[in-house]
Amino acid sequence: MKKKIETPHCETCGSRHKSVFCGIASSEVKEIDAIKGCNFFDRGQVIFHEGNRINGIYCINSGKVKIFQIGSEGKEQIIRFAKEGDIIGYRALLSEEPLSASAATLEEATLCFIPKSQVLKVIQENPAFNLKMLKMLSHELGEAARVITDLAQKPVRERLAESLLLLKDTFELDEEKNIQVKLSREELANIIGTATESVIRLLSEFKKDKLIDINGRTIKLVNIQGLVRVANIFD
Amino acid sequence: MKKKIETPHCETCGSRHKSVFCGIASSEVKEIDAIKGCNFFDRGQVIFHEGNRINGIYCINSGKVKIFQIGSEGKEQIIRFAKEGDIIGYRALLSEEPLSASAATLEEATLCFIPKSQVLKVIQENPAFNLKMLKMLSHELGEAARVITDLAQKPVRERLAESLLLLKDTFELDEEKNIQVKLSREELANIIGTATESVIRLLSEFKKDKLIDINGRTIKLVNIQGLVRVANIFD
DNA sequence: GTAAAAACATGAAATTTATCATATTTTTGT
DNA sequence: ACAAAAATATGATAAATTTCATGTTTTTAC
Repeated sequence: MKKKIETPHCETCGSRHKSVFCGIASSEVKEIDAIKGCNFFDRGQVIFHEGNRINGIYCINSGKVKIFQIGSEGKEQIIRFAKEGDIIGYRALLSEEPLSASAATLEEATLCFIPKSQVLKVIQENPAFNLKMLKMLSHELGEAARVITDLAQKPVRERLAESLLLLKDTFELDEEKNIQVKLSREELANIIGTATESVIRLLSEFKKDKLIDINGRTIKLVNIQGLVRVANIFD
Repeated sequence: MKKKIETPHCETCGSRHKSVFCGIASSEVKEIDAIKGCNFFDRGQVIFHEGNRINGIYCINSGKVKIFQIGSEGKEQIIRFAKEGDIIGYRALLSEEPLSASAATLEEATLCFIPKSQVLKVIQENPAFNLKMLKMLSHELGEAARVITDLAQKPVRERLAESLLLLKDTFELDEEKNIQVKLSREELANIIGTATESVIRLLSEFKKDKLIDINGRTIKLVNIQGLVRVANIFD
């Protein structure tokens, strides 16, 4: 199902300007463009598998992606999301460890693959890009710490409200305040570490409380301030 | 209580050879040595405070440190530990964000402070050090992901067994198999996100099951394979 | 050295959350 | 379009974990 498509060019890639590559030199863009590969993925396809080695990074040209681990009981745990302009796979590449997580698409997606040699070349030759990578990794480490504290301390209800707000920040709302990503109840459960049934029940409550509106997998954030209060966020 | 002591010299610092600094040039060591500051901390002293800005990194010359956040109900969540040779504070420095966590000593400690300018200088001028930083951040991100999955999916009993094994890996065992760090029951609870009483009860069970032995805050790992089994680790 | 404070310990009750059972609805594959 | 599969929904029950109460031991401060 993974099929080659017309390779989009980095020079004209709209995603680039939102990405960690936005500041690199034109010559460097050309080099990446020449060496990269590009693939189309259907909804739900796995991009890479936890435990494997990776020899480059993926840059998301279009589409949305979940990064997840499988726990000891075989249950999926979603670690983070990525979208157009984001890169994935760099953690394992830079640490020279096997992939700590898998990645799969949440919808049709186009991803470019940039080989390790080229990534390291840009890191070594472009100090600004280098610092940007350090900054990105550091930022994510801070986000991971906050997730750890929330998982350890907040009850399921608060975690669900908070993750809806997080999804809003990551994927943004459309003009009708719908979160611009469609996740199953099970996937929502796999973000916050709870049972699918708990998510279903709590979403119904949130709806009854006029915090959200539900239409299949589309969630409309009706009362964001209310959700912030339920999420117990004060910062 | 924070008092200046005789500044240890980087050239002769035994910690350096275990640290991210182990490969840097002699001239760079001398430069750091000339510009760094050094402070002694008593047990339990806070080194830096979540939310503040930091203008350098601390390098642990001796002693053990916990890095923690305060959750929305005021409860401490321990994110990670650091010891002799480790650096702390680099996440906030590199991301140019406020500190995402606080740090406090678990015992008397000596820490050197290296100002931001000097850290960035070494990063920019020493590609090997640079890559080592990228590698360290990436590695930690992988560890954070594993913690997230465990907190989200494992029951308290498994998490406690696992964190004892993690403490073993971090601080090592003495010749009697005692974990080389002393933590209160509350601090153990703050690693795994549970109530202090639960830790107390489970430690007693582990002792009854001949997995560990307890002497005040000293925990002896009697049956490591058994703990691995209880922790439900298969990798 | 002693009083006060903090940490540790244990039982009972309450709460949260998961699991199981069972419908109903929606999606998917042919 | 239709059957099968998957996802959603809801109630009842069970299990895990927290909270509260209370007592004991250990540590700390003067």
